[in-house]
Amino acid sequence: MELRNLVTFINVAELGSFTKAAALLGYSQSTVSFQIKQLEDELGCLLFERINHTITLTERGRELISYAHQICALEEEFKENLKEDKTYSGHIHVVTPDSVCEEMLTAHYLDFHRKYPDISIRFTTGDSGVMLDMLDHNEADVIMTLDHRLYNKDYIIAKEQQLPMHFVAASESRFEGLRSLSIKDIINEPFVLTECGQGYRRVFDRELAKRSLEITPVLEIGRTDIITSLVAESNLISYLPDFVTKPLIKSGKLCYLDVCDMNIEIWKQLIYHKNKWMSKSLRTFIDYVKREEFSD
Amino acid sequence: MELRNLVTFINVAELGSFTKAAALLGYSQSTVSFQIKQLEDELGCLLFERINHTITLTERGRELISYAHQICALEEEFKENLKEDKTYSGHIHVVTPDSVCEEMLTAHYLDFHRKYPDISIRFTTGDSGVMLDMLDHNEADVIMTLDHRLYNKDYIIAKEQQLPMHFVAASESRFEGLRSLSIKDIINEPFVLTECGQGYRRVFDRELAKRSLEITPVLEIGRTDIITSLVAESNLISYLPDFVTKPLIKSGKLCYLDVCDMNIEIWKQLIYHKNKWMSKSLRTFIDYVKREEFSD
DNA sequence: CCTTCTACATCTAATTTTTCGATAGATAAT
DNA sequence: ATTATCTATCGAAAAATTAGATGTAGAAGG
Repeated sequence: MELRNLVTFINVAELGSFTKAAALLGYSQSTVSFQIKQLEDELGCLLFERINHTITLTERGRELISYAHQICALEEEFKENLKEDKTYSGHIHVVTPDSVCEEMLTAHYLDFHRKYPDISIRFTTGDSGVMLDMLDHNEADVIMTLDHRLYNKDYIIAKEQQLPMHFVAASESRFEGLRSLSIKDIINEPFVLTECGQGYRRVFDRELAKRSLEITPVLEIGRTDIITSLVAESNLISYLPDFVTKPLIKSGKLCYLDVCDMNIEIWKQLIYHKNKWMSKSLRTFIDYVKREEFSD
Repeated sequence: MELRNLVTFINVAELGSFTKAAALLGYSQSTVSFQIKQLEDELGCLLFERINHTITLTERGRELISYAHQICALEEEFKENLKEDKTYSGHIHVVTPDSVCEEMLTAHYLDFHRKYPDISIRFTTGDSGVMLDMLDHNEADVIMTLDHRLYNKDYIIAKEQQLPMHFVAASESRFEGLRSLSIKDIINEPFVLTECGQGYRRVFDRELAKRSLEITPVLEIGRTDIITSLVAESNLISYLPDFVTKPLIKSGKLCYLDVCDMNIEIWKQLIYHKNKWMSKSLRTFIDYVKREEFSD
């Protein structure tokens, strides 16, 4: 039973004529005869009685009419639904590192939600490896990495930006004001860093390894807001992107250390999979993030 | 959009795999790919995201799933409906002459209704010409004629029976006991007959005309029950089938006239159109009438 | 009563659609 | 590294749909 036949059937029933239905639907009359016969054969019952030149719906035919109408109505309804502008609705799954997640939510989310109230977003966090896997399995719609500069033909970098990073310490620390430090000068200080294997932490470790150095931090924690406030209140030092430390640098609680021989490139990248279907809401979200998140 | 594609779509979505759906449905994998593509092209939107080996329903796909389920459910429901034994339901339109109608209703209807309470019947009356026209236009499902013996390749005679007919008079009339009358002996008596042009009345008139005779009845009326009771109470005579007069013959109120030279063949025939769709209820009704109505 | 018109069924042939099988490209699994 | 697996795609084969011609038969109109 195919929709084509049901449509023909409905028209024949309504017009009370094979010939008229054929003309209306742009079929030849024999085609209409065939289609109805096809239905009758499949259902194993007569749909129309043909007596002389009069066709009359049988009991079964009358029953089918009702079903056929319902079925066609559903089809139409769906197609109508499709036409509706779905610009600003839908669900987006965004995955970012912990620090970015916090920043995006506090700095921009409310504004975004106000502008596009129908786009629902799920934010989760993960490290770079997990995030890329999620893209590969279509479990994330878009991710943001803070890591080395990533290139891969399977991913589209919607936007990227190098992130300046600094070693930071409390303003009252003994490093305040010192110029031209070397990494070796601070390598034995008590460090508090983000978790091992994640994002810029991994880049950092790798860079140290190149110099045959290693740091065993006294504390590892993902939440960068906690790291910064700890550093500000202690003799601990850390290595963080400026956007994380900016508030406390401004308020004078933290200071940058002038370490010259450790220039690490950390990139912030907004990435989605090259096969990703760009719904209008995803497009909107990505454009928003490109504009707002990368402006500072 | 054809049902075939929707079924495939549902299976792909449920199994999360084109290949598995193909195996399940007995298609080749390329066919499934093609069918889904066909849907996507027609609807102008992506239904599945294909990222690596993972297919995921898009927003639109998820919407379609719901519609597709509803549509397929309707189809199934209808087919289930068909399977149900519709033996004893449906509507039948029966057309008979006045006299038969009365007899069938009083003698058999209640019994039939008790046996097949779900078959609804509409009885209407008409003369032979009207009845045959109704068959031709599928306005009557089955008719019963009391007329000359009808043959026509378009009609199926479900059952037929010759009806004995007699001239009748009141038992106390002067014809009682007379033997070997001729039609000419009674032609001038006051006749009460059924209406002109109907069934056996027409046959009767034609037969008289052959002999260059004519009767102008003093009363014409369709209702044979009225004719018989009038005859029984008066000097009127009539010409009627035995099944009509039987009760009053038995009770001795009427007597047959022994007219030898007027042997009219009147047939009772149960007829339907050769193209008539035999629903089970119609079959049942016809079988019942053949058994009961023609038994006496 | 005869002719013409209309309606549906059926047959054949043409066309279109569907399907398959093979292959490619790419990831996942071992 | 090699083998499985998965989907897309292409060309050919198969199947289904469609149209056109013809047949039959009743309806309509003169």
